[in-house]
Amino acid sequence: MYTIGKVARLAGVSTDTLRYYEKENLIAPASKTAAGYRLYDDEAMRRMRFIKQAQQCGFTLSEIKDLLTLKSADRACCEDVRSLAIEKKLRIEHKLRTLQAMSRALDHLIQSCDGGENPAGACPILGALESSLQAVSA
Amino acid sequence: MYTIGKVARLAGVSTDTLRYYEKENLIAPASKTAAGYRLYDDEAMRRMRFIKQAQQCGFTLSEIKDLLTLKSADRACCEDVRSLAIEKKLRIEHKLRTLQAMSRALDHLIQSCDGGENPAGACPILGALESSLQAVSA
DNA sequence: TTTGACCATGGTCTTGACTCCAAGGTTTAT
DNA sequence: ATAAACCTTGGAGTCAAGACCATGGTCAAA
Repeated sequence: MYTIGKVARLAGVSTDTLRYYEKENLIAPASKTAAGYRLYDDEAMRRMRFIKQAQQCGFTLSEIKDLLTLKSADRACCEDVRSLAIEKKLRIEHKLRTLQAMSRALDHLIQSCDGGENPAGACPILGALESSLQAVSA
Repeated sequence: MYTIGKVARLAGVSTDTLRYYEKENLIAPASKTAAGYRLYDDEAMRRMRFIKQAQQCGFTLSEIKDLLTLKSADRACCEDVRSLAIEKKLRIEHKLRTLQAMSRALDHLIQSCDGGENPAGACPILGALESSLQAVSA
């Protein structure tokens, strides 16, 4: 059994984060000492790993809560999990395309400017931003 | 001269947004009527276009304020603008790489699961999230 | 003239994921 | 015995970019 500080160090988060997760029903201590100290078991450590991995995959805490619920629900099947993953991937790809459009737009701007010592008033970048030529498809 | 509602409609934002931008020193009405109504001129419309274009390029409002300041600063030169654009592009590419890593991680997860009717308890996706195998380089 | 559309200010609320703080109880080491 | 390190609860604050609300003034058309 680990105290909250130990879990935090092992998982690379703060104790505040652990209490926050508890309030959000993502994780709970297995028990408490007489003095009220939280005590976590190995299952909690696995849950923390799960949460961190899922975060790295782009899931929000609320989606992670759904995943954890599915995990312990009897009637849920693998397909439910899979479709959450696919939906998340679609949204990530959408964001990717938005960022790629931004990157391209910036490329155009940067190329339009030779980086000389022109006064900023005559800067082609600023000029381009003022005209409504380039559309970034969101 | 346009009232706030007219500008909002033309620019595709809300009147709240315009007042918010004003509080943030991004834009100001050219004058006010006796009754206190804001009146905007064409320069304001250009500024709104600028702000929207820059937002689409990924600049935050605070960065946009910097750009607008550069634009009207005498001592600023084009190079200052260019370096802001380059820095922004670097940060966007970093975010892009993060999202690409997420996308790849999700691909692995989705492929690991055939989408059958397995109980979620045995779902390979959930299992993979619990183990610490896959690292997503942020 | 009165109804509806518009505008003003000043304030709170939202989302997401925490972080920070105050005031105090507990454990551990010396 | 006491200081350091740890833990507790509860609540407030942070960031960005607005949205929303209440209350009330203004203006145009019927």
